[in-house]
Amino acid sequence: MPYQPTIDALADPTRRAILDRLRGGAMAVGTLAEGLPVSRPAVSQHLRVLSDAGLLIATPQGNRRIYSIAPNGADELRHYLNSLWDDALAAFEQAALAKAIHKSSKGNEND
Amino acid sequence: MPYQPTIDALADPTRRAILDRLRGGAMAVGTLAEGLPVSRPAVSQHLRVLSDAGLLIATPQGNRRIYSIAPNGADELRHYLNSLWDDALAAFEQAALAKAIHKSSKGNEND
DNA sequence: CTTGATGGTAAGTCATCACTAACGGTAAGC
DNA sequence: GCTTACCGTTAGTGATGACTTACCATCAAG
Repeated sequence: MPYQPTIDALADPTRRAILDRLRGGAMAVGTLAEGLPVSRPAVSQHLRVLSDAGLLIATPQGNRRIYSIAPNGADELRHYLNSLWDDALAAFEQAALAKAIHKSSKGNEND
Repeated sequence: MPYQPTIDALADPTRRAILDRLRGGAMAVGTLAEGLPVSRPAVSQHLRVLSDAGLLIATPQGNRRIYSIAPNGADELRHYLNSLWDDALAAFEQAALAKAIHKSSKGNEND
């Protein structure tokens, strides 16, 4: 399950708020923490989780660290979700088709 | 955050194992629990979470209940992930472009 | 009606995680 | 060198959730 850290990282609302704040571009930790309802250490811990999951890239700039979203960080998770629901949709359509054939062979049994 | 229950439901490995077992088509609870390393009540609780999140559809058949994957259950979450990483990719490319312009205007300052 | 099978529910335990407070380490300004 | 600002880390606490055991409700078969 290579995307387990990815989905664990994305499951937390505060971490998704961090990602949403980084939508438009990179940002330093202090600036990031100002717009969030938790303390700066909490943000640091979330940044750690997001970085370990491969969702963020840290760029040291002098004393500060600029974080930005990794462009391909969620690729495996997105691929998994797409393939899972592709299969589910196929199974759904096949079941509907089988039911229709079943009913027609029985000649509108309970319609 | 309308997809919070969705991602909470998907974050658990056992629940994803349930979904993977339902990939090919619908299944009853007992059959489902036979292939999983947890007890049947645990499976029932997971089915409750998945159903509440809109990821599963329950179809009562006599004494048993057949569960199948909801074809559009993860649409909102997938849309969110796609839009977030679309924005991130755009910001990434814009940052790379800005950096290139900066370097060319400075004339290979530190290359 | 009784029996057996299927499956959801309640209570309780244990592990995990998000958070704050306190501390340590590093770079810039005087 | 000293101070200030920025940021990661540690320790400790409180809350959430996944699991099992035991129990209860429902439907089919005899």
